[in-house]
Amino acid sequence: MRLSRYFLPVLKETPAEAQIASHRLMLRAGMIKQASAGIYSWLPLGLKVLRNIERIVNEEQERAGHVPLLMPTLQGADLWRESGRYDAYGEEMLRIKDRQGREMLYGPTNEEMITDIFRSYVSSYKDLPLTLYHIQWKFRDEMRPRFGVMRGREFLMKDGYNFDLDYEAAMVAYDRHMVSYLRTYERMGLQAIPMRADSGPIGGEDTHEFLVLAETGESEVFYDSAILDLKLADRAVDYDDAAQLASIRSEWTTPYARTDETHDEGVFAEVPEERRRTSRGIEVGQIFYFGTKYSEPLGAMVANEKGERVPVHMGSHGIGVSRLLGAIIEASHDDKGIIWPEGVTPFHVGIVNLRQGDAACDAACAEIEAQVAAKGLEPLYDDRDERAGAKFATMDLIGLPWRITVGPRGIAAGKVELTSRRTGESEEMTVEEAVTRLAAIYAGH
RNA sequence: CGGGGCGUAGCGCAGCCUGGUAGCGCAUCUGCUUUGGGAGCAGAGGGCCGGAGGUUCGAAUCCUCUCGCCCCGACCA
Repeated sequence: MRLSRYFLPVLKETPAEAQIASHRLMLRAGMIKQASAGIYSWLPLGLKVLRNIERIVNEEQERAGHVPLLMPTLQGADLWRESGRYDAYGEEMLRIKDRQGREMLYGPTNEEMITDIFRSYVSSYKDLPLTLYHIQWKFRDEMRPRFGVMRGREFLMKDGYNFDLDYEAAMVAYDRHMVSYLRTYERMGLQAIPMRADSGPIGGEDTHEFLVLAETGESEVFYDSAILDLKLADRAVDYDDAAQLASIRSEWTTPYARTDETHDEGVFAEVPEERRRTSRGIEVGQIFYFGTKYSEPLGAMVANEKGERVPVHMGSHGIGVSRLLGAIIEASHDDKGIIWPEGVTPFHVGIVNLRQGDAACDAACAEIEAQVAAKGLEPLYDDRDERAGAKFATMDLIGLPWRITVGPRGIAAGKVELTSRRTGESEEMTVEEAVTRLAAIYAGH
């Protein structure tokens, strides 16, 4: 993409409403525009990152054997009356009447609807286990939306639901979700710590929240620093191997890690003092086991091996897709702007032409653009007639992890400059070397 | 939902107290110069001052109502 043809409305000054780094930077980098309180338009750069996050979530879900579908944003009130949540959910649920006076709602979550789908078609244990998920916009009418996409009213969420014959099978699904979530966050360049949590209004018996450590997090968290050393990295995970899943889950849930809701000073005191940490965290996901809470009232039953009709055991699992943009920026930025992890960056490399209109520089930039694209990578070429400072400032702000700088001095010597956004380190090399280096960097992403 | 604040050009703000028909910086457009970290000079365009009522000869400014947004708290993915 050439910047002169793109739509990237960056702001030099910080809009007054933005309080925290991620909100400020998303507005300045031209990623989002507020439409009304807690509701945003996604501008091209923001949409690219949102789609990248979505893609990673999808890939990891499908890898775990979970099946995608898509349910509507608007739901009828009847199902929610059946589960008893129409009245229980409260003012946070946006209720709407259609022209016939039918009561509708903009879904804050989808347990009822997925259970209805399940009960309509599945009646035998032979069809289990089954996990269905979708990535869809949700609406929760927060009293006080704030912090940009971190706490919007409209938000994009992956929510998945597992259906299993009994408690033991549902626990395998629980472990499978835990592992797939750990992989998902790692691919986004995030360290998300599973913490024992409260079940809240969704209702549940066993639940973990995934927290990203950040100063601006909404929750106070207490943890054993040993958990920071755990990495899945290239570990081969077999999602059909229940014992392996359980062992990974156990590995990540053994070190103490809890939010203030479930924090226990007594247990925390047993952690060696030098490893005891208190911090703040942003919640980016949660997994629940809630048994037959919805299958019983909604009549989601299957026949077991003995021919008895039993309610299925369920769990639900969420990843805050739109909120993750905020969380990633909170965890990865500096005073000049965003620093995208390679896994989610909107463009793989920025090309800065320091002397637009100079034949040699223009030709070199076009060549780099073509070679980068030939490697399957997407460049953003700043071909505007701007001064060096302005181009650098824009690249730093929008946070592409790598930059190739092309100037008349270097070109005369057959060299360009490859710069890391994260470290600021630059190295001179030929165009071919730079392209090869980039291809190697992104090979793992 | 309680408490506080703010709506003036695309963005950031001044003007309001003490009424006289709107201004600054950045951005935008034109020209010249400049060209490795948000350039300089000269010129230009752009605002029914959130909306509605009222007071007044006259309202961005005073009064009433209303809509929107933000902050602190409670709540929440």
